[in-house]
Amino acid sequence: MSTGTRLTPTSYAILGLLAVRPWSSYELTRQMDRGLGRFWPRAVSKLYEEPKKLVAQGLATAANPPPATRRRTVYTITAAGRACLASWMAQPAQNPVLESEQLLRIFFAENGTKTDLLTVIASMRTWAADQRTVNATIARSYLNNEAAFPERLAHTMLVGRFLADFEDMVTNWTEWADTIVSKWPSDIADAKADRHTLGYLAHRDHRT
Amino acid sequence: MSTGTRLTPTSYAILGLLAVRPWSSYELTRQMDRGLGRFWPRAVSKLYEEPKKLVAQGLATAANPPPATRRRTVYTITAAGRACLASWMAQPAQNPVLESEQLLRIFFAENGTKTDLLTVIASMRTWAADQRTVNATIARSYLNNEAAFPERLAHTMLVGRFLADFEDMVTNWTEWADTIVSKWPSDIADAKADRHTLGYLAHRDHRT
DNA sequence: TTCTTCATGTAATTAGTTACATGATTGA
DNA sequence: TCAATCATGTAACTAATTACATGAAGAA
Repeated sequence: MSTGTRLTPTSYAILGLLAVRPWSSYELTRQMDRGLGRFWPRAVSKLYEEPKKLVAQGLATAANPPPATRRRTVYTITAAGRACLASWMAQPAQNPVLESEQLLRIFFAENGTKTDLLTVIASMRTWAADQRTVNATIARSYLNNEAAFPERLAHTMLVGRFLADFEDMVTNWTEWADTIVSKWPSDIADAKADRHTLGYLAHRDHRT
Repeated sequence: MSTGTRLTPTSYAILGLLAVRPWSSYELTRQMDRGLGRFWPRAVSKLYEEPKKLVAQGLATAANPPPATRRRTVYTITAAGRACLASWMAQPAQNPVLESEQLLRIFFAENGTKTDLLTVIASMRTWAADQRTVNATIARSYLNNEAAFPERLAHTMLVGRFLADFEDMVTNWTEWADTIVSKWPSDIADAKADRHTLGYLAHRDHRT
């Protein structure tokens, strides 16, 4: 433990996966696609690099199991790794961070055309629809008892529901936004703000 | 234009602000607090550094207006900058990225206690409530005609509504999650997955 | 046999952050 | 006049990405 370099949330994300079972880096990338990447996205190369840090700190061990036909490293969590992870779980977490290039364009819509604006709204709708499919596919694999770690389902489902709710929210918002913007004049500089929505936003905190 | 280094979305975010009016870097940081930071968060130092890149590319100019009592640089967008921004508006945007250390902990909840889990859910609820207040304060300043750029309101409100919807979604989710988890046994390893929710997630894509 | 994709990794680069530094202004 | 905080910037660092490289397995 404590060989200088601090652990990042990404370190703990990998450590958490290793707590489930030992994985090779490639297998970690598969798990990324399957879930983690939707709320903690990282590049593939990170999944090859980060486990080495864990090994250096004694939180995991590396093994090169046969067949030796191909170089291959499988990482396994240590007791120290489990202890470290458990103590992390009790620590305060950073608030969610949303980054959206799409919202950026909408925020600066006056520099583009009405078509640009409708296009970016449509791209958000498409994204949400795609995510919905991915989510449902994963959920169905659990329903059919095909999924790998049913004992983790109770809490991973909380996350799945969060993502599903987010996607639904985006879908609903895109429909609303499309309706509003469609009514605007071609020159969106002349668009009038929807007073009803403004009132809703201004007094939302007074409601329960 | 085109002095090597490519523009990042962050460059365009700054350029978009400069398209509204000239700002000093410090003023840019205020605008960050006020809106942009909620969907494109960046450190303060970036707002001092990035405009220089824009100047180097001829997309903005820098001026040191009096009083000379204090060093101070105000950046102004150029015609080339406006053209560049307009062409960016028409280009495909990256999909939204969500990063949540809190969801990470929930996903790996089996390594912590039930209390840890309820705590992180509560922290999400608190965050959403705080954001709601911020959002409403901004909206009220528009309602009272105190806000700076009413001509931008029609489209910036689309973004405001998105953020509000997101916060509401998080609030609702935290209430649901808290109810579910509260019913679990102290040892959350024994928690049973909610079949009803699983069914909902699995078949959500069949619904409209 | 050759092509493609799978699987594994390293190296170079960069976008962004944290930490530091400093003079001006304001209020007690 | 002293402290606090406002306002401005630079420098050092690092987390993460993109690009590159390579051999194995499977398909055509």
